[in-house]
Amino acid sequence: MHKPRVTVKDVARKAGVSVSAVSFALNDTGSIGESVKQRVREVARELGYRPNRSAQAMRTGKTWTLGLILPDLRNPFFPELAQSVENAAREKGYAVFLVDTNVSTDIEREAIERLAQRGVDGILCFPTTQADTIAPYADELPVVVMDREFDNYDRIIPDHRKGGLLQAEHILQQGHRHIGLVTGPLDIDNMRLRRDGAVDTLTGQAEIVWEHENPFSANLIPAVLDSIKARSVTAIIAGNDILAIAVIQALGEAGIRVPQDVSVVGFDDIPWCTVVSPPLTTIRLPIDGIGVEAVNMLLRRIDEPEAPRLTITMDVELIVRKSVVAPASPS
Amino acid sequence: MHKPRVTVKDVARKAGVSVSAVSFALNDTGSIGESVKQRVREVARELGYRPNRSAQAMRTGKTWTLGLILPDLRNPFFPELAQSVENAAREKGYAVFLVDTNVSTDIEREAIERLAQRGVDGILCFPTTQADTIAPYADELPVVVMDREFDNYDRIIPDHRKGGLLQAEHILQQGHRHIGLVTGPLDIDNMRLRRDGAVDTLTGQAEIVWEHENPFSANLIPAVLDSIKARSVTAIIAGNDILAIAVIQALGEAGIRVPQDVSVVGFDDIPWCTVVSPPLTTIRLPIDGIGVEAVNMLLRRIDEPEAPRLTITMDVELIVRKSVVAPASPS
DNA sequence: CTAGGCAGCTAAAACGTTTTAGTCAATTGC
DNA sequence: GCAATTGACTAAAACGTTTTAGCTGCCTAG
Repeated sequence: MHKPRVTVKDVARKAGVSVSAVSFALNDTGSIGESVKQRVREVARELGYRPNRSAQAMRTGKTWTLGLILPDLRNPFFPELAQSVENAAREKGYAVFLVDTNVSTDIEREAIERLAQRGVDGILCFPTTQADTIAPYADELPVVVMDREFDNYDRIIPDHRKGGLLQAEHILQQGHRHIGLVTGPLDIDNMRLRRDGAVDTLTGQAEIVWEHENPFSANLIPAVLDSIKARSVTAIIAGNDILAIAVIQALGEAGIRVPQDVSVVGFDDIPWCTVVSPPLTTIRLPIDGIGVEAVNMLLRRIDEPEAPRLTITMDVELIVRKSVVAPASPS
Repeated sequence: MHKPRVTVKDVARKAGVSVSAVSFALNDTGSIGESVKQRVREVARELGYRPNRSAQAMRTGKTWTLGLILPDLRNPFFPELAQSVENAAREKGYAVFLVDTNVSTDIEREAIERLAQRGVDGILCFPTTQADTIAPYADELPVVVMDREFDNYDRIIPDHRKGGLLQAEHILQQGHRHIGLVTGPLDIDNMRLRRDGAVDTLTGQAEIVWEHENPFSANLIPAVLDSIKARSVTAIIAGNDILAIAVIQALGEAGIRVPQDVSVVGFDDIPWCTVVSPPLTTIRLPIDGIGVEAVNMLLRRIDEPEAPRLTITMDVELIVRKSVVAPASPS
């Protein structure tokens, strides 16, 4: 284990040229004769030479490295995002540091500091909360923020409001007029936008019989369970798929059938949607696209640090499955 | 954007000492007076000094960086693993490069080369197939292999055979005597071990009416669907949860009820198990533990490169949910 | 025939650290 | 009171690259 690594110097010696010649030959820079270039490359291959990226980084200031900060990989929304980011980045020659903050703003803050220390060329951040932990580094390194309306960054944001609208529209079209709402925490702006999009669309067209704000990824709060058992609505709009699935399960436990008795619509189109029963009608976010676009944006900013800030809005679409049907007796 | 970074030299100048003094003070090495040490630290903080890890890496040869190579984050098995690895590594001061190979052995091979080039201190690899892509680097950098019986590496492997045994045992205990098997690809050794564990336990106790080998993550092959429709078994043992869930869905489409008509047992205990209906009885792998232990093993090897190879076997356990019950008419 | 230019190479500096080898003064040992 | 030791610090080398400046010899233009 731990052979001594072969360096430019070794290649230079064996090829009988200077180290600069080796560098020129390998990087296609400087001015170098064809014959020498070929010989150097041959020798390098032969010796199994691998450039030392740390040294390159130190000299050039470029690490070919990105940081990806996510709140929680166990949230089924994120793995796909991580995958598309990593793949897109790798294709462009970048390696990505993954940080899973465990939904902790403190860890998020610390992670950014550590990534900065490591000299990443840029950071992709999906913030845990509304707290802007990146601010201290905003003018020091390129950052792309996902799904948050933070100023001073390039941002990429799904059209949550439209998603809420689509949820409501679909429910209305099916003929529902008594509707319940289970939203996520409304201090997160995406959750508020979804909710507002739905509520605005519903207003005047149907009655919102009840509305509850439920924490993320926890179980349903008692208020929601009570409302569900009251059977006062024919459709329930959920702030995301996890809530929607929890609602479906709660309905099942209360002996209420989905979709015959109550329809449910979710938001996000996480993979679980197709395995739950009934398969969940929901709003699809272009997660893959978000990842790819986020990487593109970041690389663009790395190349031209002074380019004007950009905000990309990603379109969302309604995915019709089996959890929404017309109400049994139009009410 | 892009302020000039503050270096040791800046700190040294402002503190009125040499660069070495700064290094000593910051790292608690060398011999340095208490007063100077404090002053240097004060100045460093004041100036917002951040050590350049690339430079440190070049000088010391240590990058405080690990590589994590996974086949596919969209496979619900892996996000949790990635999370536990990242968290454990971060706690010890390491950052982790994530690579998602998209189930491609070629990408896996290339990724390892690139990680080696970047000088990671070690690699955690969950190989895509049985191909040992790491071999060329085995004596160059510390590697821990997960879930594969490769020689020449530290390995951490769940007790697949015991898992298969537990599946079969549970099915037998419930009184099933006519059993179907849907295995994953048997050229992957974990799939073979699971299958063998189950088959060995079943032998002499029950009849294996049919057995099929189904590719990963694809839909069920026609042979499986046909066997399912033949209604010749009262219980089906699946090679993993994804197959089990596919089987449950196929049964549903064929009008066969789970678990009343046919019981199904899975393997892995992926998150989907609780959301599918009925909730899936399965074998739990200690994914978190695998991640943490893998990191521990790797760090140990980094510290003592010549330590003897280790193979850790992780215990598995039966998780009883609702997809397995006694057969209606004991057959 | 000479000045200038250019192609092809080399020497050496530079990047930001850590670490080795010293320097110097103060303290200790005798 | 003087040599030896120690403690606190500095200067400089080293890590492996890239890049700048410069050197050499050859070719071409005038």
